[in-house]
Amino acid sequence: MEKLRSDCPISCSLDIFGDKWSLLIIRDIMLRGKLSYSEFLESEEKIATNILVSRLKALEAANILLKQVSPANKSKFIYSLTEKGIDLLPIIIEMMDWGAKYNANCPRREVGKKIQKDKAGVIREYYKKLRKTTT
Amino acid sequence: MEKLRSDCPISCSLDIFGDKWSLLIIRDIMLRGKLSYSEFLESEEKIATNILVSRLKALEAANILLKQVSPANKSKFIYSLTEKGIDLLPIIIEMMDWGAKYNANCPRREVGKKIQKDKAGVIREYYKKLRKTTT
DNA sequence: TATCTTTACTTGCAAAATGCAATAACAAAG
DNA sequence: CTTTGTTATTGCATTTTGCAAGTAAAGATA
Repeated sequence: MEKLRSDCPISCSLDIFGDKWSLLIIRDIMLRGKLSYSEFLESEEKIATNILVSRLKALEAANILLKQVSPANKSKFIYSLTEKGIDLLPIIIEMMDWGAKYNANCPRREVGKKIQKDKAGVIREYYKKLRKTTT
Repeated sequence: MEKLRSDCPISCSLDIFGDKWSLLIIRDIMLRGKLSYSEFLESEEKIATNILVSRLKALEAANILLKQVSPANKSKFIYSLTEKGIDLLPIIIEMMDWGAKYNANCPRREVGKKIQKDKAGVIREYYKKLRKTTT
């Protein structure tokens, strides 16, 4: 593990995912059902391969992601969220809400609109879904 | 303004505060009542002066912070949160909760414990406090 | 069994951001 | 007009990011 800058929980969180890419990978898994390296590469933000690899390794090392051989295709890996990763859900949802609220370029789609009406409900719903899927 | 990587609200949020420092400045203002450049410099994470200046400028440009001459000391500036900045509160609180939950090195202090019991209440309480203070 | 495809990753290099130390600008106070 | 407090800049080494190309290995195809 790396050095912590302080024992402030916000600082500790940022030590792990305080960059422009880590939470986008989490988003892809959490909200878009993506599972594999090649699916992450396809996202519209166009992450570079070296950065993707380094983030996947860091998130796995932080026990946020679990990397396993795909049962369907043994030459493929699938990444899934651990409990610790699933617990990032409220942060993701809050960032989604804030980003949509203050950015005219970010139209609210289905989830975004549901969040406006019943944020807690959306979080509960996704928690349920994510915990079903995970080992 | 800079280029957006996509129109995803999470990505747009990360374009603004997706780094290791911006949210720590927000934290200092939001939860610790800090107001000025020199107070931010004192925080335990020891931000460098050039980075502090660049973040303050970026956050001001993003309309998250407001920079004003201090009424008490006219050679001093004070930074305050705009409505947009105040709305980062839920993200900060969620990151605080997650960081404390998964980091043994981060003891929960008063706020951290309150969050465990009544997160929504803590958010409401801080919203009230912050909106009072702000112009 | 050779070669093609898919999937995951590595490498090299330029550009940008960060970290650190020193110094500057400038208003207010004495 | 010198000192103090506050904010900001500069220079330089290190680290991270961005981009393009190449490598590796397991299956699938012929």
